[in-house]
Amino acid sequence: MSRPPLAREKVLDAFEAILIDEGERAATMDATARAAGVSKGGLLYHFASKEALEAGIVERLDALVDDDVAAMTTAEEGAVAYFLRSSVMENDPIDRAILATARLAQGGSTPASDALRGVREKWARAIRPHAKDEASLDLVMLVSDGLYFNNALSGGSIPGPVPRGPAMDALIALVERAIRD
Amino acid sequence: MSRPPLAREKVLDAFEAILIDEGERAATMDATARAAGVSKGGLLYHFASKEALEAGIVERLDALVDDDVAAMTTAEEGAVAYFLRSSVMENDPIDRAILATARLAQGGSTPASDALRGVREKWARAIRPHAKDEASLDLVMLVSDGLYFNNALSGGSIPGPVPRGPAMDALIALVERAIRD
DNA sequence: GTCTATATAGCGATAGAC
DNA sequence: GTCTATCGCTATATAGAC
Repeated sequence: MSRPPLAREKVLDAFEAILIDEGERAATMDATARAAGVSKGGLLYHFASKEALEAGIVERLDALVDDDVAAMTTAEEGAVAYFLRSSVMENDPIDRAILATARLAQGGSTPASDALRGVREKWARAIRPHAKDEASLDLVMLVSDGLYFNNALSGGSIPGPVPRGPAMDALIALVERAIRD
Repeated sequence: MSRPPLAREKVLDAFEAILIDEGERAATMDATARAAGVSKGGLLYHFASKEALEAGIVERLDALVDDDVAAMTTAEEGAVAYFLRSSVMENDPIDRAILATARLAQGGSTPASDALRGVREKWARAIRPHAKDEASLDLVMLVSDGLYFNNALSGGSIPGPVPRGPAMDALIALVERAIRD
């Protein structure tokens, strides 16, 4: 686990990219192998089944989210602002892992759905101390979910109607006031 | 259009149900025909292709959403409260149509994605007069998106971590105060 | 560890009987 | 208007050479 083979990571990267850019349906083992520059047999040496391939994505997500929660709790602008700002996808590794996992979940993968629920729970635990009550926590979590949802729908290429720049700043200010006063 | 054949509606209901309960991947023409109690040939008489079947769902959604917007603007508790409350899926026809369309959109259907964008735009137009600025409008829309996103993930059967009852009332109060003051 | 070749199964769609 | 039968394609997965 401490020294993952390079080819394995390359395959996982390719699978993730296809999931994000072309959707779950296009993310076949054939297409993944081609994009990763290996044969189908080569891919199947590292991931014995499609299920194993999907588990690889989920595993990657779990690893990234722990770092993210740590960064969140120590962020200068505050956990809530950091959390909302990072909810709009900037193509960071963690954003890509979440988006890919969301695609798998929508495709019917139960492990992927469970993983996303787990991620959400970890975030909620980190945000809870900054909200004055449960409704405030719900508000922050739902705005974040909404941002991800719009990213997930807009398919990675077409920009969704997601607030950016000054609009994002205004939204964060609005939320922070609502959950404090 | 005024007198749709019964079998056609039955097929559409079955397709919608499978999309919601088992995901886009399971919603094959074979499975749909079986669930609707017709043969594949019989299904193909009403819907000549899978694309036509998907278009049927989108059409149904478009019809339902116009009624919903009308109900929203005349709701006693106000448009925002009505909108947020109806964003948590209660298995109403419109909720089912949205969820099914969302599954198709995630599966890569462009018409489905376009339809969802259109629905969101209609809602935003109805909410805009009740928000003091664009950030407030963003807030309401994103909370609604977040509610739908959680419904979409929890697969229609397992209840997601969505506020209900008193928690929902508190959330609505919080949002209404934030977008007014 | 990576390859080619192939088995197996399921999908969307067609043809034509009733 | 609904059926059965079947074609053509593509997906996952296996077998075995190198």
